Amino acid sequence: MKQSNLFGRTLREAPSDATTPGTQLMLRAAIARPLAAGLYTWLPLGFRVARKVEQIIREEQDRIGAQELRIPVITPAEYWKETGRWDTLEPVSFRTKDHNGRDYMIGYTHEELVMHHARNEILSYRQLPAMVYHFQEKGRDEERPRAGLLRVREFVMKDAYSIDRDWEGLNEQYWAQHGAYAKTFARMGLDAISVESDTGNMGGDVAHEFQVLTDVGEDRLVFCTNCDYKANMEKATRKIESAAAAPSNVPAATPIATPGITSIDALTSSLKIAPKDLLKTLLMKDLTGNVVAIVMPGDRELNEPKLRKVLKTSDVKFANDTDFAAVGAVPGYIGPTLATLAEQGPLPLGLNARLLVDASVETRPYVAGANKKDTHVRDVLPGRDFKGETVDVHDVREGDPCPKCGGRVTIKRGVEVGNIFKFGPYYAEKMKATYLAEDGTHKPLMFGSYGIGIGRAVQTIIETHHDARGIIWPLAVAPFQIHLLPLFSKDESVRESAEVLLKELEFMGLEVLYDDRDDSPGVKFADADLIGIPFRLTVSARTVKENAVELKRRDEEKATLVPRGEIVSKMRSLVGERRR
RNA sequence: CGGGGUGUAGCGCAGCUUGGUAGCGCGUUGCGUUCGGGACGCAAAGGCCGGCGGUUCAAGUCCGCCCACCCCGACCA
Repeated sequence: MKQSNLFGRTLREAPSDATTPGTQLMLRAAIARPLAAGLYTWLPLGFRVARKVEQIIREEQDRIGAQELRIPVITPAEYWKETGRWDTLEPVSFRTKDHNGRDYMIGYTHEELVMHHARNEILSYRQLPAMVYHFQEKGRDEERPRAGLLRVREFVMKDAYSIDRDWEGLNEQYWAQHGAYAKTFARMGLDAISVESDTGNMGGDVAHEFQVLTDVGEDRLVFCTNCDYKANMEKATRKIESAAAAPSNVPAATPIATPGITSIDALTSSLKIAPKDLLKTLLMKDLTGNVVAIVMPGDRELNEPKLRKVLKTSDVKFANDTDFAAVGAVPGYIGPTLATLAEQGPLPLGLNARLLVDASVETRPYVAGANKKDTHVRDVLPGRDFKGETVDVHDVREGDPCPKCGGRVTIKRGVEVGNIFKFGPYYAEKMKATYLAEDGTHKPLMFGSYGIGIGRAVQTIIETHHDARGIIWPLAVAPFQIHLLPLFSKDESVRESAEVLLKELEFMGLEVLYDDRDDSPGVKFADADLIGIPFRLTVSARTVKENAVELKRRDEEKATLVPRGEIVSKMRSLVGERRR
């Protein structure tokens, strides 16, 4: 491939809105170009990388017996309506109608469609297990695309679906995919680790995400510094010391005047106590508008995914003024319902809402809101003065004890490059997808789903494989294997020599980008470093004179001279025996 | 969807406070000289100053509305 013909030019400076190092390099190296917010065109260089990433995934999927098929991008509404996702995906999906007015969605994902085909193709247990996958565009009207290809509104995903008879079969396929994912990411140079993740509200108890640690990651991950515990923040828990017996000498709860003091900060400074000695009470509501009160220590943060799971809802929001009024809450002075004080008269009845008490609330006296303007209450003893359902809805934080071994946990950022998920019978039950079992009964198909985002993988490779000069592609996914740079001079022998070498390398099936541009050496070297092809070969008057070729690996500083007679076989062995 | 920011030549930016001829660097085109780490000279092309409306003799600059893009938070591969 002649570089002068390459569609897409390198940029000396990155556009100012490219913020992450990888995004800047992705744009500068002509991997992809933005078309609109969250919509990117692969340029030829990037598309070659994407195809190699796909091929690695394909090989590893095939290896565990998954079969490739292809489901359309445009999907009819009827299947989504069967599971109710026609409505729940409304805010985040692209939709259209045909000329007859029928509704369609650009596939947000493809579970419903796979399940539809499965119920038609699979009638008997004899046809199970089955596993299929495809590479297909997903359309997601993300509210906030970011960081180049990391989060976009249209992207190719490899999504695989396993279908089996029972949990045991599902489990086997799940772990087969887990193994395939580990190999897949390793092959493309991604150091991905599997962490437990939230299963959302679609049933199933196990899900893993494959995460690559990098500061540009959107997810926060909790690791134990002592054992192998690792989990997404959305799922992570911490060890909580078993509740100590309630201290017996706690005075009765007493209202105190706190005029105008409505925040944790204000309370800590005016009462001279620490945030951890305060109780904060949050009012949240679920999708259907039910309001719940959550009591947690003043120094802890609410974890919304955990709360959603407790409430079995797909969305939670902070309550608004109307909600406050409806449950009898006073903004700034909200607290758990203190039954005794309410009965005795000094305080109003309290909240008319379901009360959840976070597990991090200890059995010791706290200061809490009184549900009365300008008033708090001291010596509030959980269990004695109020009761609620104990739930774990707080964020784990740096230094908390590990739930597994009690060691300290640490928090890092990561990019989710893949996830695997056991749905179980969830979709089959919604879509009446059953098979005839050996015992003559109809049973639901057990379902698992497994996704990898291609563009995100490519962007993550760049984010984790670069230096100040440019990208450093792992050989397996590099757009080309060899970058051949002739340093032209008056002496035509350089051009002749380079072009003969090019032919020989290409004849061996090696992928070569040939920089035939009439530019100065500095420009060529700088572009070569930017584009990041693993092996750079330089042919110049100097090397021709010595009957040699200069070889430099992108990931090493030093270059070596290789005799002309050996260079082709040397490159062949460096790149590997793989032929097209 | 909440909060913040930015729109001026292909890219990076200045000009806006204080209204009066649209600029700089890089890149691009032509010619010449160079040729091992983003070369040099000469000449040139390239802008509806995001859009619409307003104020004004006069708007890139002031005012209003809209649009687009980016960043931070909540959701996803």
